[in-house]
Amino acid sequence: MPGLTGFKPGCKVWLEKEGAVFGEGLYDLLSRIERTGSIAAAASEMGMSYRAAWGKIKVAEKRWRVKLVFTRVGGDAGGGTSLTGEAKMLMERFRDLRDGVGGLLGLQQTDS
Amino acid sequence: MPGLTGFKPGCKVWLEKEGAVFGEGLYDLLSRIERTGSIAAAASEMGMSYRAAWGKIKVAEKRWRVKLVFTRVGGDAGGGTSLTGEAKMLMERFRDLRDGVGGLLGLQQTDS
DNA sequence: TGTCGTTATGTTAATATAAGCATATTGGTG
DNA sequence: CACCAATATGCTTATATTAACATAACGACA
Repeated sequence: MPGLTGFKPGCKVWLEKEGAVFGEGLYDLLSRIERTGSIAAAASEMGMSYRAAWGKIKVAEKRWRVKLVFTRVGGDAGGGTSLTGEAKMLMERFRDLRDGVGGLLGLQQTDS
Repeated sequence: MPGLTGFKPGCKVWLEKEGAVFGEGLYDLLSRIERTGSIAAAASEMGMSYRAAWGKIKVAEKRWRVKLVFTRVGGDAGGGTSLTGEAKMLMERFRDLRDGVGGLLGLQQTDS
């Protein structure tokens, strides 16, 4: 059987509530924002447009009915963004889940 | 924080190899085919068209480079379909993975 | 007051995925 | 031989998701 050797398990985890989801993509984006202090810089690092990153955050905030970022516009650096406590909380819970499953089964996380 | 209570973990697993994937959808379809002996009947049960079910199987066979079903056309019952050993093998491996993860963490599988 | 980097959004274009429609073929059976 | 239920496939339509484009506003600072 040609294609039936060497296949491997794939796994993806997320937090959800009433249609709202929090997965690897949002986690990655938020952690970069936390580190760089900027949505634009985080988006650039990930190879995505600012528009796309901003849209992801807005959709998540609407679906979760919670504020995820504090944003400042204008100023010396042009502006900046930091995370809310709710965002940090979701990130922590997500990290626990992801690392728990991954560590337990030895699976590599697959985003997309 | 309005939306931050009562969220639950979501999890999805699959088998993969070089772009080919075997997940819950295909597993469900194949097990119904095995039971009913017909792609048409299995598709109908799942509320999908025969065309869609057939297409899923064809794509999977091409990607996995393996035959998943034996089909007979014409005859008393009009025709019929049964599974190949490779299909049964993939199903078994998938079931092991899914039930292992699900049982271990108490998560409900989410398809789509 | 003009520049610069960042946030803020509407709009449109491009893809990707899924759904639906139509039609041909097959081969026991009455 | 006509019929029936199931397989086999091409083609078109819808829908959903993502990417890209285009501006506007803001505020510290030189």
